[in-house]
Amino acid sequence: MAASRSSREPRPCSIADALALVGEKYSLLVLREVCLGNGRFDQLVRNIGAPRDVLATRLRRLVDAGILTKQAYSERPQRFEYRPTRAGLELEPILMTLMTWGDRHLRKDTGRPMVIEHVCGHELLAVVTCTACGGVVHHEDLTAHPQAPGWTVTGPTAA
Amino acid sequence: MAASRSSREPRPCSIADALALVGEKYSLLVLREVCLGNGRFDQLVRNIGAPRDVLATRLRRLVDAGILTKQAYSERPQRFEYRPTRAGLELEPILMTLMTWGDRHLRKDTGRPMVIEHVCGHELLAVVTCTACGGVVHHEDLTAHPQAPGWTVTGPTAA
DNA sequence: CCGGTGAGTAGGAAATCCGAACTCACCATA
DNA sequence: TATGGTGAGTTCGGATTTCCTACTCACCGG
Repeated sequence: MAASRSSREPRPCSIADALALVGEKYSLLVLREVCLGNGRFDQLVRNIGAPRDVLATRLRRLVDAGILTKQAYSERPQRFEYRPTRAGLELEPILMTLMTWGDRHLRKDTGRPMVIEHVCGHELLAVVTCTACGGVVHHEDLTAHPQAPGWTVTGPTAA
Repeated sequence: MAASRSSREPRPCSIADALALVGEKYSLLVLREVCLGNGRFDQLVRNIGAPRDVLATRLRRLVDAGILTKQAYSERPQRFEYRPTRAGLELEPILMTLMTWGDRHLRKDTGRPMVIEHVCGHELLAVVTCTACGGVVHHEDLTAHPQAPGWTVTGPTAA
């Protein structure tokens, strides 16, 4: 009872914190649409297929979190458009990675519903690399170093 | 009325499909633990803080999807351990990206709870690059090319 | 004035989630 | 051989969220 980590607190983690913001149902799909430029409420409803009230809740949360902004594109009648902030755009790579993964593993046969082209002229196949050395990141190349209490790492990634 | 996309069907999308598998609450945290080598049921319960039944459901789904495998590490008493498959490991970059993002945007002050070191000797800061040219991916460098019906792209990313 | 559009709210039914307790098989030890 | 402990779940009712449909409210165009 004295210790801080009794039982039911999950461990501190930036992944969990990030997911608390963008891990709810539809949140990343909102970001997808907004990054594509489809930032109006009814577009979002149609394209995502989310209930309007859930969408309204998500949008509020994402704006509060600084991931989206709500900008008026017309006064009288007031009409709004959601756009990604810089922080929101920094989440776009997650979408690209999910798409690359989904294309590879869930669409062996059916064609891709969407292709993203990179400025270099080729279809974008996203990979994650290390900023320091530029190398592609593989699981075996990683070592975990817990900084906060509550962490244990038992596997091959252990420090 | 003739068209296929009446109203309430969301559009076909690999991002949505991928999220249908790993976008549920706790799923990516399960992957985090499993990638760290903490693949036993009670470890997962403790480290993630999820209810046991929800966790059991998630694990079944992830195994069915081919993202995890359930391996016995001891017969008599039967004891199991979940491990990432190759497809599961290919999702790890998403975790790294989320962590990098979370560290940057949600922990301006509080220190990182965990540092991942790359084999190159530096802390891993994940970025997404294009397989074709190796360049870091920025929003402005992308162009969307819808392949399936139901897609509209109005913004700066439009083809 | 009348219908249509954009951006939501309201309200009850349906699905999920939660926490704690329970099971079941096995081992350890006394 | 009883006693307790661990791992891996399952079961249970109740609390929360989601879902869906319908409604509002402001405005515009004809």
